[in-house]
Amino acid sequence: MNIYDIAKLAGVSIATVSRVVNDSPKVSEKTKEKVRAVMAANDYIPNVFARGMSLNSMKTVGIICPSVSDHYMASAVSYLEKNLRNYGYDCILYCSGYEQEDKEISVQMILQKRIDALLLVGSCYAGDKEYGEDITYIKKASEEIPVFLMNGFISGENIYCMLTDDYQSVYDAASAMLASGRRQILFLSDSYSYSAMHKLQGYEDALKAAGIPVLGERKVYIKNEIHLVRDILLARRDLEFDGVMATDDGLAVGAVKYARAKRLSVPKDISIIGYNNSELSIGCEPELTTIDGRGDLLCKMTIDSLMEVLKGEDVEHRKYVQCRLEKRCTTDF
Amino acid sequence: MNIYDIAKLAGVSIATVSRVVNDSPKVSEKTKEKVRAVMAANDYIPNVFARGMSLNSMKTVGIICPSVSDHYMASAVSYLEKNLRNYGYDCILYCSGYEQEDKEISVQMILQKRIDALLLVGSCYAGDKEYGEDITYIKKASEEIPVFLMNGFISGENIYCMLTDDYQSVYDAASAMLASGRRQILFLSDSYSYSAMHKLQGYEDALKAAGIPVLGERKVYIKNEIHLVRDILLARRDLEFDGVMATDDGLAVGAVKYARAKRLSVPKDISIIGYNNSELSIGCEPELTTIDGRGDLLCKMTIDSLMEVLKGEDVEHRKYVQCRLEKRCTTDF
DNA sequence: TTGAAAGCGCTAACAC
DNA sequence: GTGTTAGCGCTTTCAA
Repeated sequence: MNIYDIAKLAGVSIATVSRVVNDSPKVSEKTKEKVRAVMAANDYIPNVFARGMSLNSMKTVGIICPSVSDHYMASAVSYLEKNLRNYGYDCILYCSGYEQEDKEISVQMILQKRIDALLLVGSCYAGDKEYGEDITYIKKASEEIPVFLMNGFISGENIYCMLTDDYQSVYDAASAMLASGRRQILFLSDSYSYSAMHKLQGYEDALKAAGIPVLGERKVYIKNEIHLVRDILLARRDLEFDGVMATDDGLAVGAVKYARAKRLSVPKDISIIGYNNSELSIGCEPELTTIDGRGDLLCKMTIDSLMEVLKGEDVEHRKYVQCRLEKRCTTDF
Repeated sequence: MNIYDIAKLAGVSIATVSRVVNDSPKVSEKTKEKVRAVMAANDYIPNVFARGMSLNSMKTVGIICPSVSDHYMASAVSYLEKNLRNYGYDCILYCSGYEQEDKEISVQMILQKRIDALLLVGSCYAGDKEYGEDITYIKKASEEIPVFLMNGFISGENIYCMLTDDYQSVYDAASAMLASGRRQILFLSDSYSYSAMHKLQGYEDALKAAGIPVLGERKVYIKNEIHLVRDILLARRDLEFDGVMATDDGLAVGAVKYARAKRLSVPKDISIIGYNNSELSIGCEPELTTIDGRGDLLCKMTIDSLMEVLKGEDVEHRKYVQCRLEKRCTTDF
């Protein structure tokens, strides 16, 4: 059943059918109704390829994230997909992994799909500072279609950055921890991403503001696996600390496990703060005080901006979302 | 830059270029090299729409799952996406939610995208037994394209079911719990899905085999939220139990929290088994014995079958994966 | 307000 | 092994 069949059955030309499908105003209501009736009666579905070919668009946005098995990103993708569909856009999903080369390949491949916009979920796309990673592949993509970064910043004509205020939230949380009397706070991270660097800065500035030296040994980088974190912390007998500021709940739970193994009381002997307000943070014991990055708000903001850009409106290139501290049992303030 | 430009520049016909793009064996190596050089030099990208139109396929598979914010499904989607891409297939993703109507709409919409196959991730698509949900929308889809069910069974010509042996794993786990001396085992579930029904059956049969009565009040259905599970269990003062068989780790962790609140020792006073071997199961305290549904294997099996079906080969309509009990601290066997 | 017809870029059947 | 050409189903001028 194609446009010709419908045209024939409705006694009009294919042009008219096309206009009805696209709800053009220059078709009389009468004709519209007649054609619509025929379409409905025959379960007519316009061929997306032919359509895409003419329009050179598929009403599709590409989403790339390192991995949807990370809970934070999974929630984001879920939210984005649902809402984009409400606006009539489909999502094609690529999980790129964290390697520079894989990220580049993913972007390159997804661009070939003639997507209308590109959504990069995860701050690892803003260029890993440790390795001085290249971001020209993103700049290049932005020459073809608008690019949206979720929690990362790259300046550019056609690049829109949705940011979580990681710096401030960690600054505030670390300050509160210091105010509660902690003096040796560990910074626990698994990444050098844009977001992680800002968290680190917040941590360092909070210490400085309190007149406490920032020691390199107190910044621990480690893979995000609960038991691994526990074991490495246990092995580092030289390291003394009475507080932990983690960039993810998994790391923080590792610290909780460490405390338990060392028979330290939490939060009395050691104060711990996680990040992301994930299910883990209420699954562990004691339950974790954690910073909620408000992924839902960030997503909403992203969708809104995306739709405006696609409509050709002018949109801010940088927008912020405020984090929120979720106080639970691993802190005493 | 289109196929005509390339043909002109390479001094061949568009048909030859097309053949080179599709790596047809009937082009001489010499010509191939020449054409490839021109394509590379000009960053030629074949137009996917025109291609889709001729082939009536976009080399795309549709994936529907209720929600990727569930960790089990997120892992599955991540795995599927990555591997399908290795085979040259893209994924378009729909998160349908759990409502019957939404599931139907999702399937209907995704079918319009001219996908080559449909992947239904999550046993909720096999028809929720409680409400006697309709599965004709899936049968209908299978008339157009092959449908793959991950952990669900529907018989049909063009439907392929990849199954986890939930029945046996719960039967074995419950039997082990009984063997360790428990007599009042709770069955904790949040769903009436195909998978959940099989788990229930395994539970019931294990009790029966041990000569223990199956009591309705010991089958508790509840939303999968840790604190909620704890609170409801605490509120049910009539309920006595010394073991918990949960259909998900979140529910099981709720039971762990319940035990803690009641100052019961785990596993001494109460034995708990979860399901899915998620991060939660090692985040909680004590750590959770859990059944690993082997989502990775299930995905692998699915991809393999999918590729065979797409190649037109004969494939079994039902395949099983064995679960594995991950013993940790909430059980004493 | 409607229709006729020219593409859009590609694949595949057919001819050489 | 290569070229010619007829579609594929739609959108969009241009005319009427």
